[in-house]
Amino acid sequence: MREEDSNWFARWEDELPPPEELMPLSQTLITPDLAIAFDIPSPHTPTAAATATPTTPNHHLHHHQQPQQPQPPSNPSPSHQQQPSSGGDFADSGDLGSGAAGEEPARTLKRPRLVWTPQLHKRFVDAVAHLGIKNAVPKTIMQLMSVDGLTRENVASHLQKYRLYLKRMQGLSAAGPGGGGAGGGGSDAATDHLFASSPVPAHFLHPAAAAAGGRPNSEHFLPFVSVPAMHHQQHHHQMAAAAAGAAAMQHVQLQQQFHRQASGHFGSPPNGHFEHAFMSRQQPPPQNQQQQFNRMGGGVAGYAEDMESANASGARKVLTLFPTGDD
DNA sequence: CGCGAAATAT
DNA sequence: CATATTTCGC
Repeated sequence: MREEDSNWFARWEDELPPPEELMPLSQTLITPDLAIAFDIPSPHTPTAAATATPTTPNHHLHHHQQPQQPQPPSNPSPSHQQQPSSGGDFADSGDLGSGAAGEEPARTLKRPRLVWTPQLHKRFVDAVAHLGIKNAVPKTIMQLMSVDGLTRENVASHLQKYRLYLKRMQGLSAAGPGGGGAGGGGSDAATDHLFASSPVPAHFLHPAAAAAGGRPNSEHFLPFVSVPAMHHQQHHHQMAAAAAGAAAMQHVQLQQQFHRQASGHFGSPPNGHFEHAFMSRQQPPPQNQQQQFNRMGGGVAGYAEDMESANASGARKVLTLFPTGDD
């Protein structure tokens, strides 16, 4: 309990190389095995042809996530991620507004709902932090994140929410949250849970401080996390199967973010409250979580991200598993 | 053309 | 109902 704590933050923003320097931020996404486990069409995952094999999740592929070429900003070509049903898939959530069945996804495929998982948001926050509020514009953030499939729209939208969240928090942050969110407890409204999962750099609440420096923030990025930024496809039930398989292998605590999408699909409580059935309890928090996760990555090295929130928050949520705030 | 916020869809 | 997507305005 020394100033060390605040110091790390101070130096954090102190040794900030120009944004140009930290441009090469690349995080591919989804570890191959994981992707396969979830039947997620990985950017480079071959057609696997594994239409539906939840019972035998044989993942022997050692495909390393190669530096996926960040698609040019002006390249609206969804080259991956939203692969149409991989064969025997029911498109239960396919057309809701169009009203056309059996449409050919040709090229203009509607991008499925992007699921902003805490980790993905973490990256977002990091990118913004490194860029600085001033440079934190959708385009730059998007480029910095280098998340395949992520488009400016996505970032812009999220950025918007994020700003609102920051603003909201400023008004309520009198006692230094220190931990940023989790530790503070109570800084999370219903809409804030996602943001609460990610430590908010002090500068965000202190535009003046950042402005005083006049230089963008940047940092030697913390260890990244390979997080499957999976989109909402028609994998609903598949997801469950895949999850089960994954869990069978090693407790994969993939926060799939089963958001309210269930509203009209799975169990959709009329109240508005929901309860994720299967996965919600599938994760007893052992200390080996990370190890297991690491193993998952296989070839990928260096995973440690929840660690931050975990110890920073003090000792509340073990993992950044989304809202556990159910009864 | 890009960012910012609002409106709409899911 | 919340969240993400899309649209509108600057």
